[in-house]
Amino acid sequence: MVVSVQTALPDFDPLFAALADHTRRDIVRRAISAEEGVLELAGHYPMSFAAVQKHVAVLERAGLITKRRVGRRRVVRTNLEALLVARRLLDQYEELWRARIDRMNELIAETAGAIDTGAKKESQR
Amino acid sequence: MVVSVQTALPDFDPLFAALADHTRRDIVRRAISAEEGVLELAGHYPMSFAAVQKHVAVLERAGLITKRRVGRRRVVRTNLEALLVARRLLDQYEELWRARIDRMNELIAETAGAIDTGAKKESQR
DNA sequence: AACTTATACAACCATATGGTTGTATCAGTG
DNA sequence: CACTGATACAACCATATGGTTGTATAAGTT
Repeated sequence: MVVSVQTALPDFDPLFAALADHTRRDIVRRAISAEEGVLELAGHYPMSFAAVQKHVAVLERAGLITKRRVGRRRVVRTNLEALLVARRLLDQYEELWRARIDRMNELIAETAGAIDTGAKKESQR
Repeated sequence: MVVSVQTALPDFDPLFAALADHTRRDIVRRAISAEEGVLELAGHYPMSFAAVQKHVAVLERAGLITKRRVGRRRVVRTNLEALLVARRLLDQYEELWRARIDRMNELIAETAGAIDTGAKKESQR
């Protein structure tokens, strides 16, 4: 059984960059459920085979897809793990956001007693 | 109370592109909890103020941050909604992935009776 | 009003990106 | 082995990106 112990700190730059293109996102989406080769994928887009092949290469370098030989084709499959890596970062941001709201609420609670006692003007350097 | 009814189909390209840069992700992270102006933000990075200002502009165009005047400064705040838009897309992909696994499992169950009845060689065009 | 602080923006440069066409490689098939 | 199908990759081009410096504007401060 294969258990990758924990891939080193992920390189988010190529990951998000790969997702920043409509064609590539569509390839990712297709490659989740389908089992298409590069040529078949290329059929879906209004550009040359070579262009699509380059998009696939970008996705592969970003770790978002993998290819395996099936006959003469190289079948493209989306790598869930990479999607999760990206999602986890966004989750982390969301968590930070919640933490901030919590802190603000605490602050409001603490300050509640001071309402209408004159603490109004805010210093702004 | 302000309730944006539903922003039109989100433009993922600038959103993910904005996240595809380490400096910009760091600005987003900082702007979640801090209340810094552009000049203060610039202090954290080894580049000119103008460079940081351009990064902030990219983030603003992508909808990831907003600025509001506080005194003479323009304080930068992360926009949670944009983060959620990005996360939702990744959630959708994950969901597609789960659906695929489910379908595969169903297929395996259906085919289970046919085991050892000779259905082995797989056509591959 | 003059000065200072904070921000914006234009012009410029080097490199990266997204597309093209053409050529090379590589695995099945007759 | 020759042929075809599928992929890879190099070379090229136009535009975008990430950085720089310099100048302009806008809001507080004295």
